Amino acid sequence: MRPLFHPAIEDVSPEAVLHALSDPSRAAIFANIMRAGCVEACSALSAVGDRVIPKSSLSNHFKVLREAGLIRSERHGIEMRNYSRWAEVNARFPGLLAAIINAYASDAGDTSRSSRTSPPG
Amino acid sequence: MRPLFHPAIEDVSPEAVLHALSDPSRAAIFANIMRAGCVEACSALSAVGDRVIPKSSLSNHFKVLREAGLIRSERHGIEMRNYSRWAEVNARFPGLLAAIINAYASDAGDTSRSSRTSPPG
DNA sequence: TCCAACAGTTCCGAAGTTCCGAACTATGGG
DNA sequence: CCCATAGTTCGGAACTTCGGAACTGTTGGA
Repeated sequence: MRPLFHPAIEDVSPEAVLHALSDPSRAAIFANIMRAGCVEACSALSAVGDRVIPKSSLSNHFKVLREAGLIRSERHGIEMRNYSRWAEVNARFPGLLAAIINAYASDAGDTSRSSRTSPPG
Repeated sequence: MRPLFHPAIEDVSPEAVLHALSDPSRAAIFANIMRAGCVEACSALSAVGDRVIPKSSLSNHFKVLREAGLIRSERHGIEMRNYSRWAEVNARFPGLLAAIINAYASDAGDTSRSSRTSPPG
């Protein structure tokens, strides 16, 4: 398999980054990679939580993250290792990734939305 | 026309915000509203710059921004005024909007991408 | 009241994107 | 070579986006 395409950091665009992270599954996968430093694609299946993602979709999610410049993928033997490009992206767009990951984290821990299923106890 | 739908701030989700701003036209419109404090929809036609946007698309862009919780639209006589909900959104997702607007601004002023048309002088 | 001009919205078909199961390719072990 | 594992590509259904034409709502003039 020929080497996967990774954009140079100066070709990483804000729209691609925002588009990639505007999908909660992809944001969760990316947050996981950031936390762990590195993650194998198949182990990310469980990482997204409740929702089971078919591997074709997962492959596509990794591709979108990779082509947005958010992760670097390396084949190691039989499996793919995915590393976050946090430092590079953060140097290019200071504070962007942290703010996004934070926004998702605070949203997940939020119980005050009006669409809640049951009223407060 | 009945009042337009605006989500409560606690119902504003990171994915909707990122999706709304992952379109460069919408990001430009929003950046404009932030700068000016308030903008009329039709005057935003020129605001996006080079590209002329048909009014049906423009109307849709404003709708996406409004339903993502980024702007508040009010009808004043014949025209619509659009205000940024920056303070509210910033309280909910600290630093997010500033980082995004900054990212687009630094990207626009960037001359180092490899897809440039001419080499450095 | 009727009409024209203007500001935005809605409708709807064409074009593009996303989703995911099935088939495929690449790597490693026996 | 054959099988198992890890991931990619294909292709069709479902969804989204774009934009022109027609529409609604508001103002001002006669």
